[in-house]
Amino acid sequence: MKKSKPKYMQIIDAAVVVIAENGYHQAQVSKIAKQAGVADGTIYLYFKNKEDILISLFEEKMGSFIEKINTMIAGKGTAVEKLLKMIEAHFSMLSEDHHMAIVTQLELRQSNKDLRLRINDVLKGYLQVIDKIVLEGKETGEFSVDLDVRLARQMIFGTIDETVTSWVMNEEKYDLLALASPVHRLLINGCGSR
Amino acid sequence: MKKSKPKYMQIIDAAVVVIAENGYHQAQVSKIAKQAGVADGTIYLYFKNKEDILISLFEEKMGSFIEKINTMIAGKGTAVEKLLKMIEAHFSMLSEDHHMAIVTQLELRQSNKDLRLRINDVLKGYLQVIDKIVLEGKETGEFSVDLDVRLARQMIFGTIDETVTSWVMNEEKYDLLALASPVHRLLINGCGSR
Amino acid sequence: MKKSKPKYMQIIDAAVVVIAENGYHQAQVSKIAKQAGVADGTIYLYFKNKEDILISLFEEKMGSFIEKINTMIAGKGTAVEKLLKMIEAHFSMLSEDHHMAIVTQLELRQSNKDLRLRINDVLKGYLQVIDKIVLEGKETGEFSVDLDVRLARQMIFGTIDETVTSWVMNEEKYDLLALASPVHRLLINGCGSR
Amino acid sequence: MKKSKPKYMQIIDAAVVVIAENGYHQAQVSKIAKQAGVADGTIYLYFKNKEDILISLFEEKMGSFIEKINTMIAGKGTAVEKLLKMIEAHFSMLSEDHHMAIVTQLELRQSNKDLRLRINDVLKGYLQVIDKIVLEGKETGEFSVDLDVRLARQMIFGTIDETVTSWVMNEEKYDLLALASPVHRLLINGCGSR
DNA sequence: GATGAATGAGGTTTCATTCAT
DNA sequence: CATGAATGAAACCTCATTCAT
Repeated sequence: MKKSKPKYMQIIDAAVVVIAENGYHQAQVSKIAKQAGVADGTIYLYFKNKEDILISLFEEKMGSFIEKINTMIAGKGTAVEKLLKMIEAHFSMLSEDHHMAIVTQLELRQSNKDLRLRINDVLKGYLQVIDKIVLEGKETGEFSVDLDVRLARQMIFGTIDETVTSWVMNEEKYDLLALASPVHRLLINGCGSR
Repeated sequence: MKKSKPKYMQIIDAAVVVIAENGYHQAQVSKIAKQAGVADGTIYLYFKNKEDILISLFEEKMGSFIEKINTMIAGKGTAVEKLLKMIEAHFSMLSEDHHMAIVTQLELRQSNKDLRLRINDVLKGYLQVIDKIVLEGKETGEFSVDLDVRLARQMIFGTIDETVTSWVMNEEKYDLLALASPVHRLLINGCGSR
Repeated sequence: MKKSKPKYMQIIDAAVVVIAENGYHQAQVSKIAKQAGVADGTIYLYFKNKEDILISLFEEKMGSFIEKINTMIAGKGTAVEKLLKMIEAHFSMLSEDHHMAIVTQLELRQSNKDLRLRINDVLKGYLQVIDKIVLEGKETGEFSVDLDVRLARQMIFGTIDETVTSWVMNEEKYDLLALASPVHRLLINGCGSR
Repeated sequence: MKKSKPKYMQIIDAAVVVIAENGYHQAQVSKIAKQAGVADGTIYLYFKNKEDILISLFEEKMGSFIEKINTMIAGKGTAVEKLLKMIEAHFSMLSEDHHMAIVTQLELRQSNKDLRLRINDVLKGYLQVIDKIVLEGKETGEFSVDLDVRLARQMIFGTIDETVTSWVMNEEKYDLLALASPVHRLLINGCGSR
């Protein structure tokens, strides 16, 4: 399988660095190749075209992120606790990976509609994790029975995403991870019964 | 001033139509000129460059939107009521202007980092409206005194934005305006004291 | 109309020179532009793409050639005389235009299948001229009534084409025009009744 | 010698198939290697470069064709009869080998000037066969003493070639072999004394 | 002998912007 | 003011060939 080949991840990692440091529109294939330490043509032994690099990048990174979250919140704890874990994991991952933070919050959003549709497919996996937590919370009575799952999901994802984007746009000047707890409180209030 | 000249708005309106119908990356200056009924070169008598069209577009449209909101919520009612008015106004405006909905939620996000920083400057006016409501709510005791204004703003804007984006991506299949009330309830729960 | 614009023919003439002197595969658009004395981009104001230059080149040159032949053989003379006129015109034109001779006999044949199909469409006009002469000859009794028109056309065109190609490949060392009469004699023998 | 190695012919045969089915410009070395069941690099153990494959292809196939013709017309019969035999052999061979017909009449003509000059060297062997028949015909009085051998050869080869090309371009819809006799009649008329 | 992963040069086309009219 | 013809820089991808195994 492709992914076992070292150059596959080597190129993806190079793409993250190049996009983060040069911006989406200045991330030429030749720059990525140079950063990865391979010839331009080698890129095309592992990826169909430039767009394929970006989709794969997102799939690989987001895929492993979703897996990590799923493992982390498996079984243990209430829905409220799981939501906190998820937010902490989300903030923690992007705090620790400066390049990925820039790429996911700013650069990859400049891609064209086709690419963004593909990215949304990957994101669905994440949104399903949120849905699962919300549903569980409704069942256990932690969240209001009237809660609309789609709206709750949009609030949770929208708030988290907006928080991270603000943090990145403010040049990561403050501690993102410290916001996990207050953001969590805001969100469970929103989901709670009154 | 530029804005008094009829061609200025003519070009901006043309840009909205062209971007909405062709997508950001297919919105060439020549297409906008054609749609506006002017020569390519005429564009440059009213705008410094292509980016200037897009910034002006956002400034004009967003500016009038913020004005409208400000008028609408001036003086009357509690913070909770003002928040509802604001959400309704936001959803209503985009419901009524299909082209602008596509342009603001999908197409303009594909612009480069520089342009998006400029757009964020314009957005600040809107975020200040939100801040004002949140602060008022804290003073009147409608919202928790512990509420972090920045986080609350991010939740409110993030939720609204994510809700609209989902609606646009789902091809505006359902009634966005009907979501104003449940979204509002979610948000005031989040902001409320417990 | 395009063709009235001077740059249209300017670019086509440049293409003939560049292809003849550099070969089909070394005839880059930038070389043609330079030879024509225009910018690369200007080419695309007059032609859809590179292939369109080549098709247009063939259409313009061959079109005017067929017109000339048609005028030349209109009405006057027997089929046998018309055939001679045609051969002389064919040999004469290529004798006088060294570049076109190379382009039509050697270089343009390297084009891909699509382009050659388009070229064949243009050639059909020429083949129809041959057919008309053959038919007339059969009617007047100059040629055998048993003569298969398609085969006769293939013999006439094949012989002429092969003669010119040989001449070009031999670096135009001998007088092509002098061959018109003996080639003509060969062909009318072939077509004649015995 | 190279040619005794089984892989040599294996690669040549693969090249014929790949070129016929994909076209000259889509006949990549890697495709030929795959069709031949060898690795890309192996090609270069038997051929100097890609052009060498094509020249060898033509030499091998044309060489055996010329041999066959020579054997077939050796000694027996008049020049007129030999010419018929030759045309029949030519039409017959290409009728029976669909791939070679496409390759020789359409695809190989797209090669560059250098390659076609090399191909012409090979063709000379065939043209000499024609010359021999024409000379013999002149000596026996079957053909006119005034007949220019070069022109006669160009007529014979040009007519045969044009006939086959037309047949291939018309997707081999009709019986090529049936044309041998009428084409032969045309040609001996052309060569005959009047 | 055989392999096939890696190489890297090279060209068509788009489109924001200018400036002579 | 308005025009629109002309400009020219810039990048993705292919594929013949090599060479370490």
